[in-house]
Amino acid sequence: MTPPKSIKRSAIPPASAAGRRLPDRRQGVTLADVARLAEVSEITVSRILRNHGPAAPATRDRVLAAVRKVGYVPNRLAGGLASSGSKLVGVIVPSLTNIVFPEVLGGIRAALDGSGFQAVIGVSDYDLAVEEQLVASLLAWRPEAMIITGFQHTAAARAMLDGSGVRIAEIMEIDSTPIDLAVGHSHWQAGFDTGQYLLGRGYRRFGYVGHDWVADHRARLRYDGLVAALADAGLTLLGSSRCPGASSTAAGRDQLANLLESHSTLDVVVFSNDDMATGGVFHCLAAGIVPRSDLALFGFNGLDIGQALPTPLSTMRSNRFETGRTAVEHLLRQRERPAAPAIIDTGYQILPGATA
Amino acid sequence: MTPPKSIKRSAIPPASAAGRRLPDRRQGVTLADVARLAEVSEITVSRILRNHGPAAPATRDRVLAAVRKVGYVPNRLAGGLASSGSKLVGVIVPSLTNIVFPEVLGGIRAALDGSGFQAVIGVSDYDLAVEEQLVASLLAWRPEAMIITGFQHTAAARAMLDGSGVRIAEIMEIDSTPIDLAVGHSHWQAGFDTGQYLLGRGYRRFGYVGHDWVADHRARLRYDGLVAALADAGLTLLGSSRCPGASSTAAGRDQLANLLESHSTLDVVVFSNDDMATGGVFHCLAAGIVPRSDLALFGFNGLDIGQALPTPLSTMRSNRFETGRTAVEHLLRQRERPAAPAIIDTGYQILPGATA
DNA sequence: CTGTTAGCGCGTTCAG
DNA sequence: CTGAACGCGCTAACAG
Repeated sequence: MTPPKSIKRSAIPPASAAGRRLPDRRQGVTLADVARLAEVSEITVSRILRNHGPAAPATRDRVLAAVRKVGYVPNRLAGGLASSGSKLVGVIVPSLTNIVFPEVLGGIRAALDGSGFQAVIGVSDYDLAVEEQLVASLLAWRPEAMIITGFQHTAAARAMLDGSGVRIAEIMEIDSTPIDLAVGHSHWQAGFDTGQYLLGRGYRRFGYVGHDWVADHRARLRYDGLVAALADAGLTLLGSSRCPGASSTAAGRDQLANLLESHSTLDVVVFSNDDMATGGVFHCLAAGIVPRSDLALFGFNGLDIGQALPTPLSTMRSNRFETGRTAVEHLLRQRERPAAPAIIDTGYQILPGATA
Repeated sequence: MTPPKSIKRSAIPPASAAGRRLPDRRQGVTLADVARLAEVSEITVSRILRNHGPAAPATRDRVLAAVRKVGYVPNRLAGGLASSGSKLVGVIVPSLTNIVFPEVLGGIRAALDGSGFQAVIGVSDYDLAVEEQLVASLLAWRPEAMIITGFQHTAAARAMLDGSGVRIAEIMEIDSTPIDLAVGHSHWQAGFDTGQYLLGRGYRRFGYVGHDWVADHRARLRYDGLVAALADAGLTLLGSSRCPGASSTAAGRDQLANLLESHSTLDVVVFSNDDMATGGVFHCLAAGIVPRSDLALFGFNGLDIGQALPTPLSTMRSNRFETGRTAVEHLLRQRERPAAPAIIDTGYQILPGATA
């Protein structure tokens, strides 16, 4: 037995018998409301709002007027569900307080701009367990692509990413094999090149100042590259000082002071990044050490702050903005995963500066 | 004529006659797949996954095992649509490269943590037209609350926010009447207090260095407060230098150099914020000007970088993290808008530092 | 150029 | 403690 199947909203009700048509709950205005007002069907409104398929200018105007009149805001939950396409890109970065990542996001936003896509950002705090939760949580929004920092993920996170079928970009490094796409540069090589550059400038007595590299795996890779370059020249690091926790100018300043207490004869100190190195410059300024002539300092990233110092920091510029932009461009260019993973090197350049 | 209505997924198919059950499209595993495998109904799976309603430990285990087996990831688009509750909080900030905003987001994330809510972030680049688009775009995700920076919005943006019915927090300032809730501090008062503090320390010959205050309205308010405090003491700014564009250390350094060229007799310079003031300190270091004794410098925000300087910056600390956290806490505490708008002052404190 | 029909995947009734 | 129906708001296919 089939009852007359409750009348659909769009069925013309017995004139005004069905009662007033007010948004009963808060947030109640739907496509149907607009359609009714414009005297067209819902699908016509839908098509016009998405610029999809043809539309007579007249109906178009009527619909747009109706939209404005009732203050209609499309429901993307419904839209995404119906079209199985959320127009979302999930992004997971380890931090926002390290300025490098906002800059990457800048590149991502720039590339997304005008594409109709929206980034949903998750911050893992350099914690792989948190990252795993974020992967699950972002995947639940059925993003059309996912951008995640680095190659270090839990097995579960990797499985979810892989199994999701969506395109995945692993950014900021290229020293491993990606699930799908990697965009960034080689940190090991950057460390190695740093070593070679400084050796070429005549430095021989090397020190190192860094932060927590269990969390920040890429800092560790740069360190390893540096040490390898020194080894090639028959040298080793004479001293190093590392602090737990994230990088910061305060930490860089304190760690350099600490290192110099026990190693006063160094001629160059390499820092894990520009934040730390900037702190190192601050220590020098406070302690009357003249950068380069008394002690050379070298950073990594090419941050604005380092270049604004009284003595611009000698460092490697990484191309963060471009990394974000490139990742999005490639992800959106081809919506299916390619047969084999690809790697894009966005490189880095030496900024000579004045501290080394 | 009604064809036998395509068999519903949940209908038991004629044994294996219906063929293999593979996720036909990519991304195919749904509640129904889990339910079939665990031999329960979809709703049981749904309830167990949400810890909602009772569940026998035995079924529970079977369901969770099935979830893991097939790698099920809930579809929040569908969930949100069905329950009309997205568990999303929209956040709009003007910038991510100004470290203040990542810090606010840190507070927002801290408060959201464990609540099951997720923040969706939009960045307006200090552009009200972009902000308006973001409001529409974020509202389309049917967030359960919205956090937006400042009081300056287009009429359309304000109308959408107001009409959405969701709770709205306008953060970072409290000098106007909010739509619903404001969390932050008074920038005018902060500027005024800065002036009084510096007057109290004996400074009389004031200069000002700032950035684009058409975009950054709060910097303008602080300036106005400062000028008012000077006026109360019968003083005026002797000189000021402002650059277009965003604040940065480089801009602060250059603008201070510029200002001092034409105004060499100043005894104190107030900066629009700590980034600019840090640049000012850099100029002093480069030019051999001793902060405080030769020229006093004062910033705003209390950033880590300023406190790590060889001469810690004299500044006002704003409580960004707490602002973000407090906004979320209040928004989630009460899901309906209160009768009258509320204002929460998260205050600021003078950091004496060593530059003024 | 426009409308009709049939779901998207889930959660909310209400029954058992 | 579990299940069957129904619809959230929208869009993909077809018609016409």
